[in-house]
Amino acid sequence: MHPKNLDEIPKAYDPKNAEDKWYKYWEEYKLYHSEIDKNKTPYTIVIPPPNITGILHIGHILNNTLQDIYIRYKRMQGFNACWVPGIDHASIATESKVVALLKEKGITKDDISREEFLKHCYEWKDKYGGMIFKQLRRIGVSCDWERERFTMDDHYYKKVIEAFVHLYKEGLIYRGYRMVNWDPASKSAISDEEVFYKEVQGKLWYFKYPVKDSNEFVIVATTRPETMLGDTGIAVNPEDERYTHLIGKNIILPIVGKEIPLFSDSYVDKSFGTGAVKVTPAHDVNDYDMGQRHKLEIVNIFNEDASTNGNVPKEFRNLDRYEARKKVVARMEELGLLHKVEEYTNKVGYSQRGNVPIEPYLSEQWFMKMDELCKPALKVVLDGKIKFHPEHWVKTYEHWMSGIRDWCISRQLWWGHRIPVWYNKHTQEIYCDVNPPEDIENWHQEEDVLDTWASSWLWAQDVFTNQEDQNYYYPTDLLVTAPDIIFFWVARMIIAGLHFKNEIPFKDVYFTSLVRDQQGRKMSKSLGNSPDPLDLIDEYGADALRFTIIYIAPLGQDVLFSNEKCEIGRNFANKIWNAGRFLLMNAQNIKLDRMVEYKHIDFTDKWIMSRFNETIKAVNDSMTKFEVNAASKYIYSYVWNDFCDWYIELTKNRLYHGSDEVKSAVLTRAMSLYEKMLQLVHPFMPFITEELWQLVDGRKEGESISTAAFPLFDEKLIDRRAESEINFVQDVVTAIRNIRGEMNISPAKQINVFLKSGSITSSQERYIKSLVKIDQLIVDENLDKPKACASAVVKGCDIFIPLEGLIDINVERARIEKELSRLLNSFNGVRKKLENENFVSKAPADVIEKEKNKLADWEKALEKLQAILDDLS
RNA sequence: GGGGGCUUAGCUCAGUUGGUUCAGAGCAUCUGCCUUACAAGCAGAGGGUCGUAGGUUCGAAUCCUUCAGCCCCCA
Repeated sequence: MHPKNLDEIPKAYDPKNAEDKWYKYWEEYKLYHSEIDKNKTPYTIVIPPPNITGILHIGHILNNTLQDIYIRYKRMQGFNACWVPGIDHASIATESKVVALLKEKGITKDDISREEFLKHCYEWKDKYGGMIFKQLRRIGVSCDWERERFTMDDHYYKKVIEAFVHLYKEGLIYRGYRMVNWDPASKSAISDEEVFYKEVQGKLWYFKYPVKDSNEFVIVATTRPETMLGDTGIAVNPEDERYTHLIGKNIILPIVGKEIPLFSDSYVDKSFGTGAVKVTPAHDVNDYDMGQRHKLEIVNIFNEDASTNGNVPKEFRNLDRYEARKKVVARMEELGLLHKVEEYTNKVGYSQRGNVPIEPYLSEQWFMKMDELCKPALKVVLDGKIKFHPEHWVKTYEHWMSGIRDWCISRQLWWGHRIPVWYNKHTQEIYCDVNPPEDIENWHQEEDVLDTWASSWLWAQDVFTNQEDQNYYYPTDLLVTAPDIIFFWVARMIIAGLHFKNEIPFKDVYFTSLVRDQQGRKMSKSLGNSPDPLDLIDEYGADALRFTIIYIAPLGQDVLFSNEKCEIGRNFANKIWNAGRFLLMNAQNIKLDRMVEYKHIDFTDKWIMSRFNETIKAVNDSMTKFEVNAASKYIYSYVWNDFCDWYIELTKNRLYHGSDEVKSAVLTRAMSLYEKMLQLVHPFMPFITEELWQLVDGRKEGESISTAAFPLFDEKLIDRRAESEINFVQDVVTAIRNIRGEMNISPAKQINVFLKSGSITSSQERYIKSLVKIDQLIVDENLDKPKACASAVVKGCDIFIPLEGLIDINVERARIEKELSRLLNSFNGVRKKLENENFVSKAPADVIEKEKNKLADWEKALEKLQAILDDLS
């Protein structure tokens, strides 16, 4: 081994130094570029393409760190790892940003052509689209940048169009005049999944509608008074006796003045309002359904921007919907038809993009039939061909897939994949194909573009742009994504994969946690509780951020994040740094020599190798089960508790007092173990491990820890005997330190220790002595308890520490009594168990055996403690 | 209303098929230490009737039921 010669190794790890340097190195040597290699098994991940309008937030850190951990882990295990990055054009989001941008310049979409507008979109994309990847590089993602894709790339665009044509020709896509969720801000339809419901403090207005040819009124309650201008009926529950006599009569619609029928429909809830509801088929989904059932007239009263149109009385026209509301209420009051107004909390659908209340709106749209498409996609998940982690998302998926309605895929936007349909100007004939009709002058193309998800649903397959790549890399192995797009994207990718390729798109889906703030609130711009990951990287380092978020994010549960928590990762990085510093400093004076790596091995070495191998196994098992958080904890505990706290301390005795060959053997071995430990940690903390890996031995140009082997589990190195030998040393050492602490013995004070035991090896003695400041350690099977001493009992061994003049008998008595009563409790518990005949007759033999052993051990310890206590009084 | 999840130490959470000296970890708190890798550290300590009430069992944090509280998704 040839560690770098360092004049001075800094006391603390400085991430800034390492991060830029190594990322450049990795890119320079194209370490993460993947090509087809038939001798290797591929391991493929496609990135959930971030939005070109998006900026990096803490959720991206979690998501991409997880992907990077898997891809690095698999790469080190010898797989042909391929992580495909890319971005999404984000139709609505981008278009609304560009519209806003143009508005600042005084330009509206109507002023310019479609082509000009798209030019502005591409400008936007060039300016902001790549930003997020610059940011992601800072956390060390090992993507294959040569494979970066965009959902509007020519190849991908063509695939989206082909898919549409395919489905159209199969009859799975159709055009229809339907009620859709309308976003009046972007003047476009949106899908059911793009609507979110907000609780809004509103009012419930009670209107009196006169019954024709009668003095009676029917009172209806509504949260949306303005829609009354489009009412075409009044509905009551058929079992509602209050209204039975009115069924079949006509009602005079106030303000408008026309007659509308009162009818019964079991949909009506008797307990809501007065039990009579106004029916506006053009502006409410349920009313639309009722309208269909009862053949009601449909009166659309809104323009595309949700202002009132020509179908309402003159003075109410061209008003914004909320203006119209005020005016209608005022007029009703004037007419004496406003019965009362109540405070009312209801849920209002908002557009996820425009963040304005959506309007149920009738319009001509394109739909995809979902029934048949869903069936195989549901089956592969229920059958476990695709596995979800955590598994409980399967239920949510099933629930959604079983009750899904047809998908509205057209958007009244320009930015996106334009629907490949042409209408004949003369005959209205429809032409749908990848290529436009030859006599193009007789046709005009559909203006609408596709819903963004109807393009990104091909992501997993068509980021691979040729057949060979697709055959080799697809199906991909893992998808890591947030659960909130399980329907939008995950489900639809599965549908697309099965329908177009007859193959699942990925084998495992890892649903990430939701990152919240310390109070459990969602991260949001308006709350200002969303930290900028780049600031965190600057302050703590990329590895620290990566490790922290994994360490605090258990599978399937929300993460409560705060900036200060990054100290976990920073401190851990520093711990790793300093362990390396210790070894490197010693290497200045002690020769490292691979030839002696396995010489002079004792139980401490066997123990650490055993622990290392147990850790490898635990990490592998956790990774297989997608318990990355658990894996991080095994690593943390091995590095900190086993390697640093104990093993390094244990080596000091031999490093400082051994012969030259012993020193050399011990340091080489420790260095080699440290090197392997770095390889174990690497997928989680790529930068610091690369930095140190390059320091501990000479490396060739282009060599990298990221392409070194992940440590292999070797069962032969598991050594229970060495483990129990160390455990005994640890227990004795801890007991002695405890006495020092409790008795307020200064750490500098030398003490003598007596161990009454016949089974302690001289090697164990030496280590005990070196780990506690001891003047004399006397070990004897038959020694007598010295006067005035503090005592403890560990695994059948009495520990006596003479403390003439230092000991407080009362403190010591309290200590022993406490231990005695703790032990007695446990002892009695087991004793009762063993006295219970049912237990003895029914419990398995091995369990009984264990309990008996416990009882015997504790009994001995109790006797010893009792003797010690007696001696004190 | 339908579906899913959660409730264990002051806080955030582990705890796999019920039995391992099982009641744990990290953070926070307290005490003592600048011990030649690390004060971003070391060594110790205190702290919980495992949400409630039942049940199954020789044995329950763990399985079943009840109730309470909290969160998410869908309508």
